[in-house]
Amino acid sequence: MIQPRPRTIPEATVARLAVYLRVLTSLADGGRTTVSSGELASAAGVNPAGLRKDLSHLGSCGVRGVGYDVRALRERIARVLGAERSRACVLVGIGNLGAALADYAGFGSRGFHFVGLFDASPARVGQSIGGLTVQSMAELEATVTATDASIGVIATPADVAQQVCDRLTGAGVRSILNFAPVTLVAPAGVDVRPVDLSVELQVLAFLGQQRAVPAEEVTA
Amino acid sequence: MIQPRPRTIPEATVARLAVYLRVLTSLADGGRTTVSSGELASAAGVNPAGLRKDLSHLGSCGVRGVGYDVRALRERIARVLGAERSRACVLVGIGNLGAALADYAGFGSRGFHFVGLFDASPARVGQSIGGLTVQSMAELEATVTATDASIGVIATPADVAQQVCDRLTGAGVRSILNFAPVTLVAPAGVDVRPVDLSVELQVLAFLGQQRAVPAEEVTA
DNA sequence: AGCCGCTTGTGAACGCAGGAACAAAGTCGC
DNA sequence: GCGACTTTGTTCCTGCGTTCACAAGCGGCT
Repeated sequence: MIQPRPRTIPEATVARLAVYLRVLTSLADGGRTTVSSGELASAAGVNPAGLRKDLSHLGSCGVRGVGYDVRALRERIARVLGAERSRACVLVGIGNLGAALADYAGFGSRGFHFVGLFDASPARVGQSIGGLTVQSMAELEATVTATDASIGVIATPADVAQQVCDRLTGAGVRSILNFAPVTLVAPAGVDVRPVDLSVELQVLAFLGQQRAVPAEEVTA
Repeated sequence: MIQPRPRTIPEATVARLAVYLRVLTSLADGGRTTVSSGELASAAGVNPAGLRKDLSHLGSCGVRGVGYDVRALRERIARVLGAERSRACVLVGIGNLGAALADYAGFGSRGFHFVGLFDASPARVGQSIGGLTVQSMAELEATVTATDASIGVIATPADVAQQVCDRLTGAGVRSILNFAPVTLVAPAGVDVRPVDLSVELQVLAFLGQQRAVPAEEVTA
């Protein structure tokens, strides 16, 4: 049996598809109706051949000699990514970063919305951010269950992140975005995606230093 | 001529080295003096063999039969990553996210410190965040030059991010961490590292959806 | 002093992602 | 109506990253 669209799309491709989706939305807002692979690749910062290969994972959608229909392609990528309907997320840890995430308008337009904000500090509980009221940690499980949230975002200090992760997974959350600078362990079947801002900076600094002294010795 | 330590360390390895550094610091604070590759790999969430290969890029530093000396390894990784002395960074865009970054204590302990905060809004200019005063955009180039900042962080709205990038690179910044949801174009020799929170969420959502319906058809 | 167990470091194989080149296909101009 | 050009979709190939597996080396015990 031939399955023309294998169920496995490489993770790197998925990340790029999300970028293409963003670029296509921008193009559609600008009134563009069609776009070529070269132009789209340039706007996304990737190789044109790679872009076509990425798009081939979701079936032929372009017209040879013309390019891709902006709206059709956008809708197709959105469907594959599951971004057509908004997903419910809960956010734990309303510090500076958590508050910024809760108030970030970009999520709503990209298929995500928060249904619960939680913090351990009584001073934070009751505050209103981005249209939601911060709840106490005691209400975490009940809210996750009631809203059927499938994604949890952890923006707590490092020392409580694992505990929060355990509670989230215990309540049924299957996907976790972790901003705390610790490596979380989660049960099988739960995806944890770490986002460590310090790591990003350190990689950046290393690349810059490597470029600056490509042949010099690291005095050991 | 043999070069025992080739100058090229894979980027994926560099990112993991930063994680090892974090774990080692935590272990050292806990009083541990030695650690095995298996234990360290478990704490970092990677494969033990891969960890040893990563460490082999910076020369043999372990003792067979015993493991690695926590402090020595930590210092060695810090030296290779260039984290022994703090690097000067400037941050542009003091919205919710920018303010959170400026106030994030984690950077200071990991070898980074901000020497300038900038925002276009007069309402923001003059505010004090994390010990620094927000400056107007007009002072950007002068501050970059005076402080010799090598890293720029962009946390502005998408529509001005490219313009900010141009000004930063024009002033001599060679490394840029971009939180704006656009693909930046920069001159050759400048590293741009995008961090798109929506993309992270979309990848996470896709993985979860793929796991939920591994064999079901995407109704096209 | 010698043996044993444990751990590192490295070599090889596997799988995957990225890039280039080419054939198919559709449109525009004549 | 037909030819030529443009652009997609695919195939091959090269290189990299990851994993497994084993030899080398060191400490501890008898």
